[in-house]
Amino acid sequence: MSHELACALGLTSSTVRQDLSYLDFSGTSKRGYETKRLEWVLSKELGADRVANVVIVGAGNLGRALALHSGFERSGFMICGIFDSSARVIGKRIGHLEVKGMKELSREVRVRKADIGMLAVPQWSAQEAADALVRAGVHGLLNLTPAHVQVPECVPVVDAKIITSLRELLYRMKPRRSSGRRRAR
Amino acid sequence: MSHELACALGLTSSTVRQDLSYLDFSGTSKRGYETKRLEWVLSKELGADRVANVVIVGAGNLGRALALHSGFERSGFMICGIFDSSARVIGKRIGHLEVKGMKELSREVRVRKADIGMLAVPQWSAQEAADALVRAGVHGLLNLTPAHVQVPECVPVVDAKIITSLRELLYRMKPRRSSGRRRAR
DNA sequence: TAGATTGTTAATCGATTAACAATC
DNA sequence: TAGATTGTTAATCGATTAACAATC
Repeated sequence: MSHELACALGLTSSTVRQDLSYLDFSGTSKRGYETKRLEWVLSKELGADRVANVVIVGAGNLGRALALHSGFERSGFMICGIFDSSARVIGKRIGHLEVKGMKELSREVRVRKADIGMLAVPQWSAQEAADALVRAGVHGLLNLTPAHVQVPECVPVVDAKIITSLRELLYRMKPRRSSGRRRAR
Repeated sequence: MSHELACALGLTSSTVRQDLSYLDFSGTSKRGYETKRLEWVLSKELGADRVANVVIVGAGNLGRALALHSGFERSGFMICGIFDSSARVIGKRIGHLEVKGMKELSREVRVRKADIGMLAVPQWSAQEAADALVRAGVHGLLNLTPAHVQVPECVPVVDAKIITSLRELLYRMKPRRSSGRRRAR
């Protein structure tokens, strides 16, 4: 059973068992795990049992795609607002939302009880948008821009940098040259 | 200078120096690094000096946003095709591209010399799309779906799972309970 | 020269894996 | 019982950090 999970997740059975040992949960030797309860305990530990409210800053192609993506709500992330600084898009409808201006960010974060801010702005305004979100009072940031943003330590940031991922992929695809490179040790 | 880089990247100066030591490149004590050459050596090592051709599978909200995103081309990733299995979208224009059917994937990958396939399909068809891309001959996959895809070892896969990133963020935001949890060691 | 910054070695840390006694 | 699978301890691995001699 730990072997099945491992295979499906691309890990070893050892890692699976090790990780599960952190949960308040036990399997039964030879019988495996009680899937229903495992599911429940895991989702509880990961916080998937409650809904998180998310605001998006940036209503360009990416922001719009995120706002329209139905997968978030299925996973317990409710998109409750989308913001942009450009008068050209403020007021436009995206799905069931209306694009609001950055001036309204603070109030909206407060009244909608937004927990998370998603950065979907161009790289050069990432820091500014991050600052605005932190001031507005979100408790975490998902950064989709290529920029590294500086925020207070109490606000965790997770980076989801697609271009960086592409670079990593390219690097792993590249046949490593076996000469001409120095090794540090 | 290594301190400046470290600060900007959110690392320690030690890590920066360690990492740079893998390059065929040296700084000068007290003077720092020759930025122009560093830039060149780095981009060379990361393969950023040549263009990679990318095809997108899935022309939903996400696929469309990716196709329209101008940041890729600026970074040397040329979107050279977008594919979908649904007759409803085949033939539509997205930017300068036309959505093609999956039947055309193999030929297009060959004639466009596509290196990378991006998975932007719903989770339940991720494996199928991955298989099609591998058969078509791409050399690497960027997986934007929440699914774990199985592919031959010679084809690297990088996962860019936004929902997983959101879960990680939520986990880091959550005030850790100090009791009721078992520690493994 | 003296102080600062590099490159490199050694120490630390966390995560993954291996090994195996306990258990069904 | 015998074989398989779990939970847990110990070993391995790679990445990050600390420390410091070399150098400008």
